[in-house]
Amino acid sequence: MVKKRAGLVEALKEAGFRMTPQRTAICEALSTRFDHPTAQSLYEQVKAEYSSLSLTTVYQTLDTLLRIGAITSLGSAGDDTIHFEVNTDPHINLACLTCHRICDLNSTAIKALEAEVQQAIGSKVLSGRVVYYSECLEQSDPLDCQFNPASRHKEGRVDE
Amino acid sequence: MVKKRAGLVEALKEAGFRMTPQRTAICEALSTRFDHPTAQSLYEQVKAEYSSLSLTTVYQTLDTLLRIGAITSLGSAGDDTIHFEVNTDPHINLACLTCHRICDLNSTAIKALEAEVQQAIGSKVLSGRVVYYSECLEQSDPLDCQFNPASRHKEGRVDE
DNA sequence: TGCAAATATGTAATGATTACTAAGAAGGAA
DNA sequence: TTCCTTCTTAGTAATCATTACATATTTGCA
Repeated sequence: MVKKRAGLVEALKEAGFRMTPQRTAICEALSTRFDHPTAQSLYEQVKAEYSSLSLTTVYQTLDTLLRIGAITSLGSAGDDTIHFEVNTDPHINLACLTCHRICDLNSTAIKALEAEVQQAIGSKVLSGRVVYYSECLEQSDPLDCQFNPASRHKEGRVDE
Repeated sequence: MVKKRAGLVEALKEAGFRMTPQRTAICEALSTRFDHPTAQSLYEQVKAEYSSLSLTTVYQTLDTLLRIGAITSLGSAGDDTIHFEVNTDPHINLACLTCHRICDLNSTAIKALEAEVQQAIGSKVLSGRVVYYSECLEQSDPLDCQFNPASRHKEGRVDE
């Protein structure tokens, strides 16, 4: 079962941004993907429908979504490329330095962690990234993503 | 009082790497700085003593230290530049997206967090980054680094 | 419908990081 | 100590993700 998150388009509207077909398509792509895509990866996906789409538009849209806090940036997964996070529930991210995939790990301790941050700097926290790096062994695939039932797809491998 | 961490040179030796004056100087610089320097920042610092030092050498040494796990990478602090972490004790990092400084925050919850990661993927964790982003107000300077008594120095502002 | 402001596109620049190669130095063996 | 192999450094050139910019297009409201 593929759970679909929502709210990216709504968040843009609420923040007063205009809706365009490109933004809608990018938001749609983001909300239906449960890996942690890069700009290039999103571009290739949405470009399939919108052949006129520009990579710059993808970067701009991602930047806009970042600024309103609808998504966050996880940084590199060993591939010198920024991976984005759509799941804003507090959780741990596990990144494989070999295949550059990132998966989510539910955590109870992270609530306490964020409470510590809040206490330290008040309400001024804008975003956070909690990422642990490892190597996923091909056999056992310990980084198998709980959100992606077919995590062996090549989706996450955009920039080897 | 400036606390000095140690072990970078020793870690390199134990891992079988040769010691050079450049490496020693870079390790020394790393172990006496309590901000979270970038390659460029380290280069400028060590270059003052070693005028022949190459930026490439700094990158290579940092990469070597990363590979043996003596330091970790925290990624960008809003400046599209990699900041490195010498303090390997588990802790939270607070990054200011305005001045691009990063400071350490002691945490008790992070022990539980790492335990969760260990349980999820066993002993294959290579490194981790726990960074929360904020803006430090000039007046109160909530990100004032606990390690750096004079955190208003410009040391951390290498790449505005 | 018309208009002002926001957005998309495409290309050119930026800049951190890496690749590559020749020269130099470390460290063990004799 | 001296030699020799291997690792390391330095310098420059390349890479490539991301950003800047200028122009054309579109959105959303009056």
